[in-house]
Amino acid sequence: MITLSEENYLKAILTLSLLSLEKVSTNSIASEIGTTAASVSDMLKKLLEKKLINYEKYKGVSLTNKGRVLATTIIRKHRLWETFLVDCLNFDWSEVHIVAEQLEHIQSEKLIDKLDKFLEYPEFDPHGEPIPTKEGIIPNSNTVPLNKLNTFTKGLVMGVTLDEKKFLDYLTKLNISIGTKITIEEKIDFDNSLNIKINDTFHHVSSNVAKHLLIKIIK
Amino acid sequence: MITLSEENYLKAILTLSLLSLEKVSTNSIASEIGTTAASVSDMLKKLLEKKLINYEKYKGVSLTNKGRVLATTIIRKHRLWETFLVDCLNFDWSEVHIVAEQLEHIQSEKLIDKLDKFLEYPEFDPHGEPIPTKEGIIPNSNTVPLNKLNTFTKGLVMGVTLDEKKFLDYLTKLNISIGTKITIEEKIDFDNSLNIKINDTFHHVSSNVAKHLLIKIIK
DNA sequence: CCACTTTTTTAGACATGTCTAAATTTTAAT
DNA sequence: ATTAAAATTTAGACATGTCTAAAAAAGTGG
Repeated sequence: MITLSEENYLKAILTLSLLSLEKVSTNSIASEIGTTAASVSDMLKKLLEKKLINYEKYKGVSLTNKGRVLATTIIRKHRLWETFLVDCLNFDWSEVHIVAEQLEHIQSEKLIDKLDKFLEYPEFDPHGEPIPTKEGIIPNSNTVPLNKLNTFTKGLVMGVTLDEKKFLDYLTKLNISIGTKITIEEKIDFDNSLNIKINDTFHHVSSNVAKHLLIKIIK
Repeated sequence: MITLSEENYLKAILTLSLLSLEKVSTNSIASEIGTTAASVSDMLKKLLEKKLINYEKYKGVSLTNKGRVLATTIIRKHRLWETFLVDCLNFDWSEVHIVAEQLEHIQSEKLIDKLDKFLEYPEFDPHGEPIPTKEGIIPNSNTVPLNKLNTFTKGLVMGVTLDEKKFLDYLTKLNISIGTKITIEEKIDFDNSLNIKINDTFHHVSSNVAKHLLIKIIK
């Protein structure tokens, strides 16, 4: 049996693994979860024991296949629940994350299968992130973070990679949601910030905002 | 903040309180929860500390108003989730209990309000039990356990007071569900078992089955 | 009312997951 | 290559919730 804490660690390791090809460091897990490196070290021993991660002291962590499937399932549950909360219960997209963080730990494969069916097998969650399949595959959405685009490129916002209320509320204020058309007007070399055009209005956004917006390029 | 364990204890104490007017005993809580009397003693100290129960050593337990409202809210959540599982996700009534036992601990008042609205403010759960109000009131359903009825009385099954798969599967086998019409044909004094008529078919049921069937008497 | 049984509580132990502080290993710089 | 800094692990502690075994209190029958 897997505990709630172990699930949170697996999810954090998967999230960090998807950001780079490097092995995941103890410190990065600690800051992702909001705990100390010492606690992470302790937990890594337990996850190794259960064969959910590959781990050598001081050498970083990666998920085993078993761990990866489990972690992907948690992401799948999280995104299906977020879809339910927004589509059925009329939650705002900025407030579903904390509730879904609880719901993702409910243990019942049948429940998730039936929820998936009830929602008519959605492909994307309310933040535009792809919903992993039952088999543990995360569909590739062919998108690029806004900060990687060249000047005068146009694109549609397909998703966000940060699920934080403050961030999502800021996007709402800028009139950015899934499907919004954005044009890069200018890239500021100094701090990698951007001038962008949304519905004929110009906005200036930091590189930190830009890197969490997933864009599909259009002509 | 209230823990998952504390919630389970409060729910158990409320359930036992509703069965009689006596104060609830340590042993009865232990067998309701499936733990030892020692563990219950330990937990009672914590619940007393948090002012959720009235408790004197060796003298039994009752809920404070704060504890009662909290416990009722857990029952409310449990029954709303069961309704969702059966009505929306097409779960069988005999399999929802274990999933609802997990879902009832999700902490979000907004979630329950919105779920209640989505389900169109149901009054009864799939087992016929009344759904407590947001204010912590458990509506009285004016029903009597089958074993309290006299011979030749007729009634409709309005609910069950045991949420166990084996029991519910047995009812299904006997063709008993919410709304089923039952006539008492004979009461066996020896073991308090009953001969009953369902759809012109006669069945013999034990007193243990009869006491968990809630009946509304009809002419 | 006194022994005997049952119930309840306490004492002490253990597992989980967390922490701080100290020790160890790795890394990066000169 | 040495050393200073950064990252990581270990040691020891604590809180929660559980357990068994033993002690204490309450209930009960003669």
